[in-house]
Amino acid sequence: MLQLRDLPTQEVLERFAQRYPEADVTAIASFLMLLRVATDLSVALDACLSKHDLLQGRWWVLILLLRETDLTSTPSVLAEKLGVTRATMTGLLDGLEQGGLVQRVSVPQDRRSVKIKLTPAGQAKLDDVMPDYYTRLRLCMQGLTAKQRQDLQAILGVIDHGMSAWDFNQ
Amino acid sequence: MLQLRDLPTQEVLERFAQRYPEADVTAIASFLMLLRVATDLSVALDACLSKHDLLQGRWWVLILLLRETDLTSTPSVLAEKLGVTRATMTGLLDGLEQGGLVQRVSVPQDRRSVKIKLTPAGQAKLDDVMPDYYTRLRLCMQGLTAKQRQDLQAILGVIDHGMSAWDFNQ
DNA sequence: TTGACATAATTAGCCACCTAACTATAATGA
DNA sequence: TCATTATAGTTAGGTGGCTAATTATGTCAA
Repeated sequence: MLQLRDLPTQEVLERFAQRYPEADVTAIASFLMLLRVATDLSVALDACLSKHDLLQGRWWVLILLLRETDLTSTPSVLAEKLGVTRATMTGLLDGLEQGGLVQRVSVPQDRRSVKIKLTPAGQAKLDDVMPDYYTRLRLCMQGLTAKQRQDLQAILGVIDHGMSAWDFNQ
Repeated sequence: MLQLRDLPTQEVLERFAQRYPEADVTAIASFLMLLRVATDLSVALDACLSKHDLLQGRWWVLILLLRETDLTSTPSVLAEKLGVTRATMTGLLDGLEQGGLVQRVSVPQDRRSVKIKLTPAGQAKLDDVMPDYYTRLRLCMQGLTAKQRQDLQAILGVIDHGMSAWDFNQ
């Protein structure tokens, strides 16, 4: 994954703002830092998961299944929740089924559909990974006060809401 | 790109915390929302750039070149700043050179090395894209007060600093 | 001087995602 | 009833990132 390692200096930002009057310097700086920290986190997550022989896409699928009380879902729903195409989900599930972490179960009521079930081995894999992941995440976030965590979520909510403006013209 | 569309409910988070005592619910919620908003932004950026026949990787390279006062850099430095391998940078530059947006110039002083120069066509492409991008970004962030922008950067700084703890054990 | 090592860029081949097209099944309505 | 349309999942082929190996060049110490 592409990982912005070099954020612009204040001077460079101002030079860009001079060339492009549409530029909002504090908006750009916030945006770039947000992207950078998020990709750093994602890369660190990849590294953590790879020690448990997992890739991020497959791991998210396992988590989505564990969220279900019956440990079961369908490829379409999983694809939607993960924001990937159904074709991609087929590949993710192929890998997980080959590793014995999930199981495809046919559905008599609708023979087009397939149930995906988290196996005991899949649960065991999560029980192996999650404590490691949660411990790292706790350490990583421990510098934030309760108020800062609330503020962060509120700010992200505003940005998320503002994104509807992004696609306003096409 | 994988895009988390389904954040866990408070109830699911608490169920996970019960299964995994290492879990810090507010840290997890903040982390997931951060990842989601960042990937949403990245996907929106992709959509914006594709209307100008650009891909994100190539676009960042053009921007890195525009940051330089002589519009020039080298593949190694660009790869480092973009957080990709030099092999990947070779591919990005191939695409940009084929489109006439950058130019490879040999360096007599060190015949291993190559200078990469932003061409007038490359500048014209940026002059086409950047106003569109900056306008969208401004709209997207306009809901944030000046204080919130400062807070966001401070909070991201704390997380970034906390990430050194992530890799503490291996 | 020259052998060992470091560095710059590229090439070759892998993997995870994508789009588009396909098969099979279900639902709908004239 | 049965043609049309919608839906679930998969397959086929493309793309951008990766690692590892390769080529070429520079550096440095014995």
